[in-house]
Amino acid sequence: MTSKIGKRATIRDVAKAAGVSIKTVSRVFNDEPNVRSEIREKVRHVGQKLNYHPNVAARNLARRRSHLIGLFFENPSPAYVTELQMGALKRLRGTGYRLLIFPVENRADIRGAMVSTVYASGLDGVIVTPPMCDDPVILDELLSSHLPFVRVAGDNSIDKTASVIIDDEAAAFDLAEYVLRLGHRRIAIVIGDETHRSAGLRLMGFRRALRTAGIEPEPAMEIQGAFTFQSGLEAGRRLLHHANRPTAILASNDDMAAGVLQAAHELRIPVPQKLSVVGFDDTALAKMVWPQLTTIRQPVFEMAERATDILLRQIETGTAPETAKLSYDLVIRFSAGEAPTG
Amino acid sequence: MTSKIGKRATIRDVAKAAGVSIKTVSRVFNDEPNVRSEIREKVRHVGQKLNYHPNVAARNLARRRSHLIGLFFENPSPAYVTELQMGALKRLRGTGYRLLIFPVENRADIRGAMVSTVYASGLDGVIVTPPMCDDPVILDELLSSHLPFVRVAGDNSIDKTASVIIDDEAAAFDLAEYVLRLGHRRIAIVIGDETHRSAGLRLMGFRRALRTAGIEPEPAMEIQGAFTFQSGLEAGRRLLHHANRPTAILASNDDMAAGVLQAAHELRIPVPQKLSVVGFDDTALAKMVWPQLTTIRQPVFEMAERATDILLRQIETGTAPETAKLSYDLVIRFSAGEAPTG
DNA sequence: TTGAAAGCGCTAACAT
DNA sequence: ATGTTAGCGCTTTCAA
Repeated sequence: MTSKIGKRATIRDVAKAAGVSIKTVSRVFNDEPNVRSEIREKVRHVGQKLNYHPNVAARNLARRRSHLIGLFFENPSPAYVTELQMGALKRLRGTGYRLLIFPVENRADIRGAMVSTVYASGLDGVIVTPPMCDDPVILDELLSSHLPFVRVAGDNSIDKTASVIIDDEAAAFDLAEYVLRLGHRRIAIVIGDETHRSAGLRLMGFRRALRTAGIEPEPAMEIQGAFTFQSGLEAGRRLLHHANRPTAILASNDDMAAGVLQAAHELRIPVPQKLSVVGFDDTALAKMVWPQLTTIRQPVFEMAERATDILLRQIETGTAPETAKLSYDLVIRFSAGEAPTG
Repeated sequence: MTSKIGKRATIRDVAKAAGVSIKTVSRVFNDEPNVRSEIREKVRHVGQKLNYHPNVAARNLARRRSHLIGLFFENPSPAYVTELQMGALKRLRGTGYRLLIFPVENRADIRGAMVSTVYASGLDGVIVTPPMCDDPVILDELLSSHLPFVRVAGDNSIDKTASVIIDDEAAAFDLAEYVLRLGHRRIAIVIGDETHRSAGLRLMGFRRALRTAGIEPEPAMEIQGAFTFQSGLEAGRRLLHHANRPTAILASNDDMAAGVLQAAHELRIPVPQKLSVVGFDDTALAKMVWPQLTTIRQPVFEMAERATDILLRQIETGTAPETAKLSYDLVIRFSAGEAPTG
């Protein structure tokens, strides 16, 4: 109310009004030392009165830092994406860094344009998720640009980059083993989008579990999906119309498991009495469908939080890229039961 | 590869290398007229060779614009939030503006801090969603700050602000009327979070429909929810354990409807044979539950897109705040059927 | 503990 | 069609 209409107060206005130099004002607003508390208070007070807010662009220019982090994702599941965002944001809280979101519709669009986008937005660093973070072209581009970046849930065989993962293969193995232990012998899998490295790893874990139990994986029991509900629904229909249909279906994520569940409902096949269905991720959706999904809890929120932590360290202190592997859990709910007899 | 390591090329480097003034380089990189195509090409080429990318902070400082839009929301439903984001982003594509997300956990935290947050992030404008956009304190703060802002899905009785809405009252009326026409007489409602204006409007529409049909609304048939799945589940349980339980339940959003559905499943009440359940919003979740929800389609994506459009116009040309009312649709799926006889 | 001066890298206004 | 000169509002030396 004190400042002129249409014109924000600058550091100079505050300096003049407080009778100090602009450097002192700068010190105060950046919590730097070497200012008498008396003056500090005075400056703060004048700043308040003038409704002074440091100009972000000017500060960014002088500091050579935008305090902007970009989150790049493709959108297979709203619940998953939300977890990612909230996890990243949690770590960012109180740091002065902000989160910019970049949903990518078509990977081809971003290939070769990733770094330009980062420059055009002035990002200090980026968080990249599958499938982009496993795309060799994109990875190369990122690597040679020397931009700080971190990968979430990507391929764990690439270790020269910062990344946070879980052991997808082992998790899928455990999940399949659980289903096997319930007595199922005829088990199908709905595979995730093949450009996601995790989809392949989960398939491998599934197969290994079957082989370990003395069952040879059967092509007809491996249906390609795309990590979407719709693809799960379609895969479920195909699988359940099969002459010799499976007694258990393992979906590579919860959205597809929900789709399979819907296919079962359509065909009036009771779950888990006649059919067991399990998911992967334990997103919010897992509890919203009926019956609630037995699934693998992938700590997406924590992974994003941790990834952001690693990224921030890279940006601020230029440390070498770190890697972290978080643990998963088997969450037993009500969508899987003992194999039907006969 | 041509530029020195660790130092980005500046406009001056390009100008020197291309043998022109920095202003010409600026013209080329901003697609301004008055540059011979010959020179234009030369500058572009040199820019590429030097791996030149205009410095965003410098540009922002000179232009007095950050090209940053903030989206403030509270997170009742992941699917809803994702729609909002995607809608806003669609309009932003190609404009050079970026989207910053601000999930608000606790409204009290943001009350009185909204404008500071905007300044601290250097936002050019903000998109605000319920319930924040209906909070008088927050609205006042925004209004007196003269920051460009637009409200999505807020209270339609406030018309001096830019906003995009649907007619929640009429939509709820139509939805209830549809259920009444199916022969239901004992109809309950799960009310949304009361701090959302839309929750109240939907309740009013529901009541009006009942009265129009000659039914007096009954307190026991109006249960308070919070727009979350869990609150819908709990409300459903209460309603269905009721001695004289309803034959139809109207939930104020899809997440709560999914919760009600789950309660029905728990109690082995067949939907829609013995119980009809309808939702509101038509988010992605509506199709993922069983049976798929009959619901009101609120065009969240389009609303966000439109709101962003209005906001951009305010920012760029300083036009007066506009208002838009979009239409809703009744989407008939499989969760509501004729009232059970007897 | 404080301040003056010199940038940060760009665009705007105004020549030419 | 092109260039020159001031800023934009901060932070960073470096001096006092």
